[in-house]
Amino acid sequence: MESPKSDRAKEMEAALRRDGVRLTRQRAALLEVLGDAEDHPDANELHRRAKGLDETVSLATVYRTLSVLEAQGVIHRHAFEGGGARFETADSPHHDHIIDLDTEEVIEFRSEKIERLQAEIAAELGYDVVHHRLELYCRKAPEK
Amino acid sequence: MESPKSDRAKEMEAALRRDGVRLTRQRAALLEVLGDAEDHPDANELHRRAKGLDETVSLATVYRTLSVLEAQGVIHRHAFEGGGARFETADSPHHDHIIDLDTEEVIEFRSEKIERLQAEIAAELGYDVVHHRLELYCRKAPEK
DNA sequence: AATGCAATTGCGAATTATTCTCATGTAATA
DNA sequence: TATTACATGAGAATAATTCGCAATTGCATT
Repeated sequence: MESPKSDRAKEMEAALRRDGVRLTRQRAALLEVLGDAEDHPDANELHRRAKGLDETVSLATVYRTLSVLEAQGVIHRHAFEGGGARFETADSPHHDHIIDLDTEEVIEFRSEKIERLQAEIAAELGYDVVHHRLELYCRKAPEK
Repeated sequence: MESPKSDRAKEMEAALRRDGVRLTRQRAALLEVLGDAEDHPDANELHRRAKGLDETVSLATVYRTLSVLEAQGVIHRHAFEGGGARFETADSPHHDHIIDLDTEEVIEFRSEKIERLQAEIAAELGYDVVHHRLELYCRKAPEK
């Protein structure tokens, strides 16, 4: 029994087709892996997982494809502190991140208020926000 | 006529002395350069400037010293998008950054409200914020 | 001022994350 | 299924940073 292609992977494939991006065996494998990921893996980890679906994917292609996918807007690239870039699919609405300093785990959150304040602050200084980065490096609060 | 040692450099030297950190010729040069900097230079640029005061400073020592200074808390290290780390003295109160995407220029700002919201959000999820990173990547707003 | 030694330095080699080169392979179209 | 422009794998190249080591040097103590 084959693992069925995830819906997220299928949606990403469709998006790429719409833009005339070629769908290679290697790209399909990476899309599958990205679609299944519930975490925020780095290029190396994605390569490791992708090889499970297709022996032939090279790390160079993982990097190349990640750049393509990012340019197409189907994934987001994050550069958290320490180590390399980490990736996630772009299908969920915008959010920022909490990074657990002890576990490296990434938790997503969203604050309309903060978004609004950011735009206001930039506007006051004569700027438009193109994109932003808000990361809270945290530790579990002691039980009370 | 010698350029007089900047006050900020002197303060940083005092802080290091207090903690028993040795003040070498090379470190003094770097402190001087950091004290004079009005921008957010990277290691390479700091090395270039430091060589103007002391021919002998090597890039390796710049990196080593920056790590020492960061550990002592007298400078902050920032990893903005693209390129390497950039540094600034830690004497000004906490602030976040706007990065002008066209000029690479860095503008500092501060929002009590955003700080408060961040802490609230983390607390709701059971976390304490150790530190955070808020960067607005911006373009100059069109004149109205 | 001379001494002693652990901390610091410069140099170049090593590392890490990522990108590039180029000869070969292949997806999409006709 | 032939064409061809685009994608790929392997490994070299790059960029930022760190490391190993032998030589130097702050600085506390004579």
